[in-house]
Amino acid sequence: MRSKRNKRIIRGVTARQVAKRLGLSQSTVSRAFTHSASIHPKTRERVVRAANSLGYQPNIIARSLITKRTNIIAVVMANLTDPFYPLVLERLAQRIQSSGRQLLFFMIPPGRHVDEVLPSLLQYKVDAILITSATVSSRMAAVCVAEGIPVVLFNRYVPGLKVAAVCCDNVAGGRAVADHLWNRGHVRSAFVSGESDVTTNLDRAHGFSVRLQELGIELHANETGGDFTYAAGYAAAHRLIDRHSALDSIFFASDIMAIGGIEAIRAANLRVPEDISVVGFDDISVAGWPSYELTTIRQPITEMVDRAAEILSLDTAKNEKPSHKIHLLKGNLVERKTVMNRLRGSYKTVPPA
Amino acid sequence: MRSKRNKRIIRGVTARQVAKRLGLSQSTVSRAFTHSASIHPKTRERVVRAANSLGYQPNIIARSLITKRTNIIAVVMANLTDPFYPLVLERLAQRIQSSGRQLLFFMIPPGRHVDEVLPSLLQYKVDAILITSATVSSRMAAVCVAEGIPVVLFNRYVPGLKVAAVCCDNVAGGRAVADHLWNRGHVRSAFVSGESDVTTNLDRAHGFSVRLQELGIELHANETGGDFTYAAGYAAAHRLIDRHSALDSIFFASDIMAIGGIEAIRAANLRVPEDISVVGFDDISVAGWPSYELTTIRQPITEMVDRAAEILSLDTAKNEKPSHKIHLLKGNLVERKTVMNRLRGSYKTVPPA
DNA sequence: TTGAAAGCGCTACCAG
DNA sequence: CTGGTAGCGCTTTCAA
Repeated sequence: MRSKRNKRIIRGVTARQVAKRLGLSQSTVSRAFTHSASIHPKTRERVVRAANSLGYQPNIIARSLITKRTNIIAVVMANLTDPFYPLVLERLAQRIQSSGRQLLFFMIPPGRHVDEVLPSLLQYKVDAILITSATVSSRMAAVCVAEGIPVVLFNRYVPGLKVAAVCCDNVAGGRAVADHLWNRGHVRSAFVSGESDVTTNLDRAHGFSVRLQELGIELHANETGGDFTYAAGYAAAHRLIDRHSALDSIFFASDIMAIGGIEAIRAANLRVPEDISVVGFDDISVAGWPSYELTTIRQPITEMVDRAAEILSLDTAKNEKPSHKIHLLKGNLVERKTVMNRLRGSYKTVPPA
Repeated sequence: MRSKRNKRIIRGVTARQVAKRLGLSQSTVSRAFTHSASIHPKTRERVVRAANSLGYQPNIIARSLITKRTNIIAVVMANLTDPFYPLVLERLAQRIQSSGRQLLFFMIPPGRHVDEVLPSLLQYKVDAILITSATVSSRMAAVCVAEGIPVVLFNRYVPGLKVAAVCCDNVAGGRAVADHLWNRGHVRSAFVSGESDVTTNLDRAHGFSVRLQELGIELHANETGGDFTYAAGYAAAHRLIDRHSALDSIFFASDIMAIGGIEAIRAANLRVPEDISVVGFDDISVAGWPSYELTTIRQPITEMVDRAAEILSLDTAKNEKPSHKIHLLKGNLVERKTVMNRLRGSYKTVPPA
């Protein structure tokens, strides 16, 4: 009625309408909604009151066309099946929202690459992109740099690529597991890998086996899981048990794999930890359940999210380019009940690194 | 250099630049990216080629300012801790993305209400709002209707409120559990509720107890969990065991509660299902793990998501107002190993409803 | 089929 | 502190 264009009846109240009603200019109405704008407090109050009664709210879309900031942070994830990622998403969402931004969520369907979805993100002119559980190609990273969009990799990094990343110190984590197992007299340890070519996996494996060597023992077996899933952990443990009867411990690349592994071990009529000790990585909540009581390395999710927020200057308004640094945060070993003490007496003391 | 305004160096290539380079008008460039526009195929190809080489992509923000459609669907969730919701989010994201839209994700912090975050969504002029695991007030629903934004409640409905909803048929689910337990000779069943005042919980409880009565037995105990969490399930089961020694079965309002319950039962040195049978609701993946083998009602997530997509006309371009209907989809009982047959012979035959 | 021009709702600059 | 004006990058008439 009021507008001849009614393809879709949006009763979008505009700043001009509010202005007209108040006998003010549209600019003034705009100023009432900009914190830093100079406007008489009384005027602002009048405007806000009128806005409320009319149901007016500034159109952020129109605003960002000018300010070049959408206040939208894109979060790309590849996997929500692993309970670790819902934890991350939850914290991330809290962090992003409390800084007054919005979270545009993106799932990479299985088998597809981040690069395929990046163009859509670019179209939305998001202020920043945070990528978890997936990597990005150097070509795409370059595009983002060119467009001036900060990119942060979460829980992964790409060696040689100039993209900021925040990760748990997976090498240190792997080493800590080696120490813990050695302390308790384990001498035939296996590692079960997740996705074999991502740093998350590589670093854990590397820290573990190198530290083992430093302690004078070799990695007994290295089994490929294929991905970070319950099923992969189960299958890998099953194979391991079949082939290596002397095994005394298994370090899984992630908790959910370890849980699968524990089930496989029990299905083979072996006990955890009496027959085989198990260690995971992440510290998802399942790890604490009585049926598992999994000893694991806790990833400092909150700190990791905070660091990512820092890199993206989520709190400061300014949008400086983030350094292309790899930020490593320390994890902690959480000792529960899946590692046996195989020594007669007390624990061995770990030699210094 | 090219522009005097350089607060933030965005090398945003615009349609005008592409046009200039090709000696075409900006309108023509625009048409090349509009499927329905009348443009010579050859021209379109030239434009697309030039766009690619310049790295041009239409600015969706600017577009939606005119079209009044952002292609953004807001998804509001209150809880990612319950493994059920990551499942939902995953499917939802797939569905939304494959229809060419984006998913704006919103977490309601514990203790806060959906209404508080709705204004921010409204500002972003999202095309639709999907709310899971939370309800919406009638005032806010009215605002959305006024703004012409379709709202769909997922896994909950608000009786009397004119908002579309898609849910599992929880009443039927509760009844099915009653039948299943009765079939196998259970006569002293308890129900453990989640959040007590949401339809998800109410309907399951109602279907369960009413059907029990129809079958000639009373609900033996009704324990309040407080929320749909592992801890709540654990605590409730613990209290139940303490007070009702004769109990032969417990129906938990959700799987994650049931898992907590099983742990509590075992901690009390009782066996599942020999001493107490357990049934859950949802069929999250944990339910299938050997340590639990939980008998439960599977929620048809994919169908539910599909239905929600249908309501929001995600596939058809048109944006007709969704009916304010409550869509109920049937769940299925998945029989695993947490329900004992307490009869001497074969199962009883359920009398008709 | 194409170009020119209007304008989506807003911010940002310039006067006053 | 306020109003006028320009213009963000695009879609969409209207003519040609």
